[in-house]
Amino acid sequence: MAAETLKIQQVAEKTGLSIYTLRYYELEGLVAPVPREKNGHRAYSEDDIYSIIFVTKLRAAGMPIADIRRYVELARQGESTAGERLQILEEHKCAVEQQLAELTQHLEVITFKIDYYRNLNGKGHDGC
Amino acid sequence: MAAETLKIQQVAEKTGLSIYTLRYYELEGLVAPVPREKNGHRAYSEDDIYSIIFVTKLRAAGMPIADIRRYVELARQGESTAGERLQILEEHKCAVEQQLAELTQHLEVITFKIDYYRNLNGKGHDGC
DNA sequence: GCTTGACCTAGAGTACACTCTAGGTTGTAT
DNA sequence: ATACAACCTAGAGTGTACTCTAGGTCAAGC
Repeated sequence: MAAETLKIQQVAEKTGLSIYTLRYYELEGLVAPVPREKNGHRAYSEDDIYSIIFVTKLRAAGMPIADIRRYVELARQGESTAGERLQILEEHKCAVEQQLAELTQHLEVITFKIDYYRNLNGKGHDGC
Repeated sequence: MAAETLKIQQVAEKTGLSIYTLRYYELEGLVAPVPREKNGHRAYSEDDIYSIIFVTKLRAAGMPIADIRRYVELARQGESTAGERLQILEEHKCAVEQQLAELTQHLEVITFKIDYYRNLNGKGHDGC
């Protein structure tokens, strides 16, 4: 059971990213350079996929590409940068938590409006 | 105490939007056309500010400009559109709740990574 | 009367994150 | 041998949401 590798198409399916985006993320340094087969095709490892999925989490949480690149660069420099990486993640965690709090608050405003409309015409379904 | 109006500068301060963005939102129909003074300057009412703030909530919750415009157009058409507006808000509420759930999940992944780094070098501050 | 500052419109420019096209190579199936 | 499908690179194009510039009006202060 040697290291199995995946084609870009399969990685696209696994991660939900487009092939374009996968190449773009590599170009932008959000993903470490992916090893190539002899024919030049990308050969992704399971580890690569794991880190791509982590990148999608950071993106979904609103982290800009530049910040993720910084994080990935540090990761490639080895253990000595763990402290700085910790700091980036902690800062981002704060940002996400704040965003969460704001979203919750906005949700309340929206819910309030919904209740208003519902009282107007008596209908509505409640829940998603 | 007749209807007091506000200049665009004051509205910018109250809402946290730039003057450019306020004009842009009006141009794009996210805000009903603001009445002008004789000299052509915008004269915002308190109601205008209330609805601008509501728009900022929708934007912060990720609603695209096109959807907000649709909502505002309906609102201007009167009570008969309340049902459709309710539907827009409910759909968006679902989207926000889903986003909230995803963010919470991503936060867990990030927290997990943070714990990993913290165990590596023993430091970290915990909390924002 | 002239400068200054806040406002106006129309339209150009920017930032970000993709997304696609063009032109080319490689590996498998007929 | 040839068609085709999936891959490659480099670079152009797109969509969204602002953000700024240019050129002009208007009221208040010196």
